[in-house]
Amino acid sequence: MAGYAKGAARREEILRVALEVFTGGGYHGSSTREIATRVGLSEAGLFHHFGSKQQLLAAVLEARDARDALDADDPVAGLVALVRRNAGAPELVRLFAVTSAEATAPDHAAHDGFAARYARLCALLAAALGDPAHARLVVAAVDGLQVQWLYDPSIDMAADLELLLESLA
Amino acid sequence: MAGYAKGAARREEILRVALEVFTGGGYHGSSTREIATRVGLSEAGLFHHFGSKQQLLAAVLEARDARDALDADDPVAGLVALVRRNAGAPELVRLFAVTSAEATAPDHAAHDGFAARYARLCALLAAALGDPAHARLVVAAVDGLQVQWLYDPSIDMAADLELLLESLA
DNA sequence: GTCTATACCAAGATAGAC
DNA sequence: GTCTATCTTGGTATAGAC
Repeated sequence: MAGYAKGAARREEILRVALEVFTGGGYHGSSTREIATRVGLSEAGLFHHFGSKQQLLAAVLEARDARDALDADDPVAGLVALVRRNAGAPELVRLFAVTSAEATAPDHAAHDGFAARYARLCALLAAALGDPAHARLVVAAVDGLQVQWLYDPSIDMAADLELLLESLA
Repeated sequence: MAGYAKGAARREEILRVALEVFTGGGYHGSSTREIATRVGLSEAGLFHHFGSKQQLLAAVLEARDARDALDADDPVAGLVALVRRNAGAPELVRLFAVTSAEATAPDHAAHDGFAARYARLCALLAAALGDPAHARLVVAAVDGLQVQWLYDPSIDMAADLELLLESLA
């Protein structure tokens, strides 16, 4: 038994609140104390469910990423739609951008998850586009455009991505 | 003005040591205490020259970026060469990737510097490529490919970038 | 009802920015 | 030195299997 029903429900609630707090103040600007308080737990209680702040972050992003999974039938269209949706959630985009960069460090709690996510994404797109290098470029463009868009929200990320897709076709 | 010259030399030394420390342990994994000690200063002395850890980071990256400035005559070739050079300095690439993402927060000390850097880079490449959207895509690809390469060093970033440049031509 | 794994808390150790 | 942050230690309470 991995846990009791009460624990599972609590973990769901923690993930929900932690996403709110992390997007609100950024990962490093947020405290585990605030998350614990808002969930109605002590910090020790929080760490019982997620062993460290970094592991909590990894779990939060993995849960969110699962919600945004691309349809294998048409991942390209799904990606464009996702980018368009992301234009409504700059704080979430920033949290992903920061963490995907920080988790390149091999000892980061989210390292393996992000490495697997990139491999999965690229494989899916390589199958759809017929070229692994094209897949890498599309994924890179999405990541890079999102950062540029955070600096300059007048950029139309989805339009730029579609231009790339046409150029690669 | 001997006092001023001494301060300038000290600041140079701080920037040199801080770059080493930040690339070694990552920004958040490094302490201002270690930087101060290695320079032979108290922490208060360090903060006299650079008001905060974040401002020191901003200064470190700005100095490094100035060293890698692209030649206006052929920025595209310069960018490819830079990407190729970066493949020898993963920790520096990570520091830039993390900071460019974190500095999207408007209150980050490096925000204005990075925003200006992206605007400058894109303008330079737009002039060379004849299309602002192409410039944004090339810059995005460089940023995104570097992150993917940190997860999987078998990726040939420069080759992928050249493929993009051909596709956009 | 007993027993074990899980849920949770109080207090404190350690460390970093400034 | 001050303040704040993460995480540990050592413990109690409870959920749920048998």
